Amino acid sequence: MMPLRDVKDHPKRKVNLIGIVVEFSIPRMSEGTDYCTILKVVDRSQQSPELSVNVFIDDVHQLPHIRSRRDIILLSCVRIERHKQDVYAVFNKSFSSFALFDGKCSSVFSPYQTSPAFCLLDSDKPFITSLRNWCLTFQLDPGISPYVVSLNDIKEREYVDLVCKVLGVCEVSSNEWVLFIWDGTDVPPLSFNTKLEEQNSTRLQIESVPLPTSIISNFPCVGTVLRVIADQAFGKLGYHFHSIGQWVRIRNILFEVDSGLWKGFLTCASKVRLLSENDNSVAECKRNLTERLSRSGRVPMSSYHVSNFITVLTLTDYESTKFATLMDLLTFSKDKGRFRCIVRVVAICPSQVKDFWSPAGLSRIRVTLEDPTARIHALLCGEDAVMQLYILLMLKFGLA
DNA sequence: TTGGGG
Repeated sequence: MMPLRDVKDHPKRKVNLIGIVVEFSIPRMSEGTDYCTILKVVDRSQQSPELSVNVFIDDVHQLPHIRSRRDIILLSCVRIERHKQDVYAVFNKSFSSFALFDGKCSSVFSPYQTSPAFCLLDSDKPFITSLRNWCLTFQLDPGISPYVVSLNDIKEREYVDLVCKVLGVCEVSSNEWVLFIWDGTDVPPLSFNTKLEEQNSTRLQIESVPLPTSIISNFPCVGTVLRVIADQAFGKLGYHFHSIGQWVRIRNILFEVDSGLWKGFLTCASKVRLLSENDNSVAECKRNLTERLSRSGRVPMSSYHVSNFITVLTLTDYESTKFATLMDLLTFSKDKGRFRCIVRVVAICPSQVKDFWSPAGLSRIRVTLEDPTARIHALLCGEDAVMQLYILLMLKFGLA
């Protein structure tokens, strides 16, 4: 077994390695015939630079899938290569093999995943024990980096890192999967098109089909749940992405705006670092959310300084009711409920006043409401509809 | 073969 610090002295050689996996790229199709994931590995002999291990296998499910932070990978017969100034290892399916082990201290040496040709030797076991013991004292890289931003600070066409919780994954159209991520903050409100004739194109969500209740019911009610698109190069992401429910630092996410909604994209440079619940950056996210709730309640971060909103909303009959978010509405378990929300009006249908009344004299107006957690349609019906709409227009155009 | 990144 070769210590990682010696790898640089053995270019073109095939070697056996063992180390802690501290980062992995999300498996995706390569430009060749295989799926690829790139692991970053450290051991007692070398933590910086982390050794890259480029793994190529034609079945995405057979690529190594890291379950927990500090898990151990044993690599047999990987070839050492050099690219520019970097030395790295290449896993070739025709002659390499791997096994993944739980990194927690134990006397269990059965791997939780292996490549087909892997064979564990008795002589491997002391190396596994040694790494498990070393992990007890080694401080793994925390979630801090110069590129980390919170969802509250994202900008269009910018690559950044996010410390966030992965809430779920779902196929939203053929060959397109979405990760749902959350850090407890709100994405910045976007300016939207106020041309009346174009308002009806306003969408409620990125995805073209309603999400399963099983996904939505896991969404927190405060803070934006951001959609991150994985295109078809990532395959059937839901079947091979195993970090659901975990806090992670995702590196190199790209942000764009579509239909007035934020969405992220996984790129070929996107990578995942699993974080502990006690990681400093994770603890900071949780602390910020607790402080936010105790200071301002369930109010959009962007409205903290917009007193006009509050003035208008006190015209409602439910002044004593605490503010809720639109996600509170969407995840409400009963059939009926009264809520008091701070929202933006992003569209009105019909867009022409002459169309507000049906031939029978009934008014039926649909508005699209938005807060950082969701968009919904709200129907204004009956005799009060025009007055309700007047209040909403005051909100929309700042007439209050 | 593929990949490699601030």
